[in-house]
Amino acid sequence: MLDIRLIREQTDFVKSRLATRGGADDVAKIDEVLRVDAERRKAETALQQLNGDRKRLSKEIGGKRARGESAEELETKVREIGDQIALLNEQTSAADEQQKDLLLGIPNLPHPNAPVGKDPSENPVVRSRGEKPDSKGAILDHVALGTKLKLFDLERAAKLSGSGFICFTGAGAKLERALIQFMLDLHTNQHGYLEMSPPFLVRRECMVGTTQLPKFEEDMYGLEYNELFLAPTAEVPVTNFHREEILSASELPKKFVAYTPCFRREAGSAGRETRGIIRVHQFDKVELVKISAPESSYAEHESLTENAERVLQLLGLHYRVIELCTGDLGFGSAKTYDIEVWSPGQNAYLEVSSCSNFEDFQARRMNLRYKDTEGKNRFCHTLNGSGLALPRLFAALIETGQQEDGSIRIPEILQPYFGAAEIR
RNA sequence: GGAUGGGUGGCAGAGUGGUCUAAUGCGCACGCCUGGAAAGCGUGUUUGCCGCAAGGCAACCAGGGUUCGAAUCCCUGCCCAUCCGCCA
Repeated sequence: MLDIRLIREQTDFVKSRLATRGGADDVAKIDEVLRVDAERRKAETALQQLNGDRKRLSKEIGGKRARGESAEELETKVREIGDQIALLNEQTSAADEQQKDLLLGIPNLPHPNAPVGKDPSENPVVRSRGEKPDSKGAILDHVALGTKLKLFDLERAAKLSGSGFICFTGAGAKLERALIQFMLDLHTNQHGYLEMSPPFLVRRECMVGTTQLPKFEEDMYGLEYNELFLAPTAEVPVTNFHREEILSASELPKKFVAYTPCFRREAGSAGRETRGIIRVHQFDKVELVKISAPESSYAEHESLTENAERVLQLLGLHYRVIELCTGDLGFGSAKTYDIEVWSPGQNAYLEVSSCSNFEDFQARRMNLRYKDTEGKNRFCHTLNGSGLALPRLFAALIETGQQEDGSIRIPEILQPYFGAAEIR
């Protein structure tokens, strides 16, 4: 959520930053929200004026009554004021609600240095590590490999839950578990993150806090009767962990890592990148979350991204980091790096992590603040990134590790977790 | 699912119709004091709206009601806690 004062005081700046995202309607929403804001303040000021009048006159009535004098005239007057107050009250809260709804639908401002562009084709590559493995013999893609070695069963998973679900089996299930364990250990032991195991079902207000709602409701799984939602990422429960709190400056930055399943409808994306286990309705993910002071959030963003990259480096997988251009930036993000692992079977890079700095956009929605050194309450900055998402990592790992005899080599660092050097 | 008790500032917590301009304590910041520190003393310590400013006004979970007047009384909702039932 953007600060209404920023919109009021630097309207042109806000509009021009939003315009780089490419949505003309976002710019139009600024005019709309300013109109409602002016309306709201006008009604609010009048309301407060009348409230003050009523208070003063009511006290006078009290005094008169105490002295045994008649206060009838004043009482009539105050009653009239009361009627006006009721009317203005309605106007004020209607405008207030309307303003809030509008603000919730306006995306964050891209960082001033964000590359300007209209779609993913304009995302610059920031860096690249490792190399594409040379392909001796026929490369099988993860679906063929996984099916042959019985690492997962997509057909039977569909029997359970429909298309877009995976059921890992045998060595596949164990590899999934080994990867999770490996990543959690890396981030807690070497990168200093606190491990969390949060609820997977969250309240609506948490989903609003981390910007999944109200705009993207059709992509979420909700539970009809009690209004809980299946979290689409651990970002939701973990970032909201401190919602409506005031943290002390000395405890920042907070660094959390959580493994959770993630639930996504992926409405409208059928047919796009849906081969095998690349895009599914339920997948596992290890997520990194930081709550930071504004001054240091961009440094924290760099280190968070590096922490996620470390997973791929240790597993010996080729990857690149791209920065999202303004037109591809997510709704709440000011700056995002995507980490993409090389998939020999797809002959393409697969996104396994999206590392974003939301600045105070989420914090303002969830009223997450900290007390700075002058004792002033300020909004925190929030950040997150996958560290990493499992199915695509799994796919890249088995495709990269396949050997000429059809077996799969397990990276050395993972062997203690997996309990074997290869899958055959 | 049933029953009960709650929701007040950064925190704890008082306040059952006008004097609440929300007591008191704690924490935090700044100042005084001190050789330095602690203690002590003083000042400050939420947000929004109007105003150039000084300053003023509003907000005691939310919404409605009673009343000339509500933190306070009544109703509804949301949230929290405890007990009982069910249950891994």
